[in-house]
Amino acid sequence: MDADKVFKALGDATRRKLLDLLCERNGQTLGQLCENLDMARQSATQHLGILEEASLVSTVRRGREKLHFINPVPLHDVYERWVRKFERERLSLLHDLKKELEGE
Amino acid sequence: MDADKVFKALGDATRRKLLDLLCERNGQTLGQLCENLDMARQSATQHLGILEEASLVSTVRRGREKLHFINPVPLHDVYERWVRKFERERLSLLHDLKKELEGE
DNA sequence: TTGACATGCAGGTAACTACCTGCATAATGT
DNA sequence: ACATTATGCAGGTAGTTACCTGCATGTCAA
Repeated sequence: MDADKVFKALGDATRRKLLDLLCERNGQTLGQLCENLDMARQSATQHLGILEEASLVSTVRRGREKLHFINPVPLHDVYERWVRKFERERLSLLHDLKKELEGE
Repeated sequence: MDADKVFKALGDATRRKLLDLLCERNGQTLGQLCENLDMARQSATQHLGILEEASLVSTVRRGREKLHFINPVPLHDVYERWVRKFERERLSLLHDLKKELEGE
């Protein structure tokens, strides 16, 4: 997993919306996705390219159409590396803070 | 939770390193964090400001020092909104893909 | 009080990002 | 074949980002 690409891909509202749209109905074409976006088709293409680079979306060509599918694996990897790690520490954090405030 | 701020904050290797450093030892000062960063103090300040804006880091002043603490809550929120949602669909995705390839 | 230390603030620059327009290519259906 | 439809590719631009230098402020300890 390339954490940098994944987080940068997720750091844009349009791209998060694209993922939501694909979650509602997986396998949509570029044209279908554009109908919900309020921006030029070319801009959407760029966003989808970034999602694909981050492996968050996979594509399949069917004739002149390009179908887009969510790939949930990188999201799960993000969870393993960047959420669980800090949750494990969660309970100890308040304790640390208190200790510091008391002068350590 | 402001997903935009959180993802943008996480979309930078330096800031992710800062979170890791704080995970190893919570409550470090700006100076301590800088020792591990290989950039000017002012740049680190900027990164910590962005983490703080995203509520990923909280600070407490102690005299002339500023102590930095991780706040794991936004990470958990990210998980709830952006990981679990797509995991729920996980099993059905391959099925969708297959169906599309067969001509739907 | 004064020198040393920890941080804050202002501004400047090169690189990146998100958007656009215009044109090119490829597949479909009549 | 030809008009239509779906997507690809090449640039151009305004705004953002990540870094820097220089100077100001606030705190500690002798």
